[in-house]
Amino acid sequence: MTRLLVLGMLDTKPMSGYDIQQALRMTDAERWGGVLIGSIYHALKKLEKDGYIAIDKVEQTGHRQKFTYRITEEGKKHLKDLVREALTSSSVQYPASLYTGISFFDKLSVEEARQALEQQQITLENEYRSVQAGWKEKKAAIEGNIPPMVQLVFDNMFATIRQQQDFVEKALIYLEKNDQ
Amino acid sequence: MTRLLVLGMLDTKPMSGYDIQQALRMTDAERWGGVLIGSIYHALKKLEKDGYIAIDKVEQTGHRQKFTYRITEEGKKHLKDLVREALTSSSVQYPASLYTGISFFDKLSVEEARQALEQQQITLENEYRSVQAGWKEKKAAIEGNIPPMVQLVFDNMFATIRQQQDFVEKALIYLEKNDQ
DNA sequence: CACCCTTTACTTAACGTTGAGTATTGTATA
DNA sequence: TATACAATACTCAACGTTAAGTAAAGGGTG
Repeated sequence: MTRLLVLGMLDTKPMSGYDIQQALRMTDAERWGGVLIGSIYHALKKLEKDGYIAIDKVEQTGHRQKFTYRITEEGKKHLKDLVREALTSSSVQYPASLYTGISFFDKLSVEEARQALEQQQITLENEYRSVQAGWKEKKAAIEGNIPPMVQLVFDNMFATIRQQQDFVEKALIYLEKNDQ
Repeated sequence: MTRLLVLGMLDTKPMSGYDIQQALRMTDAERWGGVLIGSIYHALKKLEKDGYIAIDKVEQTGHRQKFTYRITEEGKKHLKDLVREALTSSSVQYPASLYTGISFFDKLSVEEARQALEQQQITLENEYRSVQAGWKEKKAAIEGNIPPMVQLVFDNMFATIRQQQDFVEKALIYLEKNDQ
């Protein structure tokens, strides 16, 4: 994903790794794309090695240098392929950690399990609020006309969290029932 | 996750890497846990190095050797921690590839984007059918009383896929609207 | 009993991720 | 104008993942 995100950013204009970092933070891509700083620089080097991007310029500020990259013709073609692939390939992401925890929940006492699941509820509420804050910020930044696709993505994020909340709630109900 | 899955398996009885592989396949953990063969052996070596498991025996069949591992006392404690952590830590998994693809969908022509999303629908239908098949198999294997937590997990898997289908459908509707 | 296919059992190297670390430059404040 | 804090800009090594590869043992068939 990092590859696609980085290449897509560079398709709009030449940028440095740090610029990309900032831009991705703006779009909240860090959250839903799961992009980490280190990966960006790795992706830049790989993309350059593969010829999909090239160094546009190197700025020297004192003892410090800043590399700006631009996309190549090859890169533009590759970008289309990556978008197609991203849209096509399997998109389902199961919450593996929760499933695994649930499948071994009898390793804990009922009390411990309940505490853990209640902690999970708090985590989910925080996530919800955090996405909500990002959403508000986004709406404020764009002012007025929100692109429908962005709306869709945020709707889906909220729905994803709600579904997880539902799951945890049901698990807790089952725990209580078993406790009596 | 692989660590937890492997350690959890070994808590029931001593096993070899291959045994674990088979057992995980049974529980469909390969799908929802995203566990790959290679990771199992890596996890075994790491867990042994950390003292959470130990080599139980080495069987020699001709020129071939089979390592059976067992959990240690340390490992049992660690297992509880891992379960707690899995239940507690953030469980939300956004479909990053789809979000990223959507956010760059204007790199493709409307026609190309539609084709890609229609392909995604097919992928999702296949996933649904595949989970359904696993579910049927599971029910047949257990005969009668399905553990409520297993039921919950499968319900959640189905819900996750349906939500994704909904998302893709809405994206397609928007595409059509924009095409006119 | 020769053949081939499947199952068993693990190895390997390339690759990407992770997150903490480093070091410089700009800026506000006392 | 000293200094401390934030922003800029990347580096790095440890780690885990990934998928293909290897290779022997078992088992059925003509």
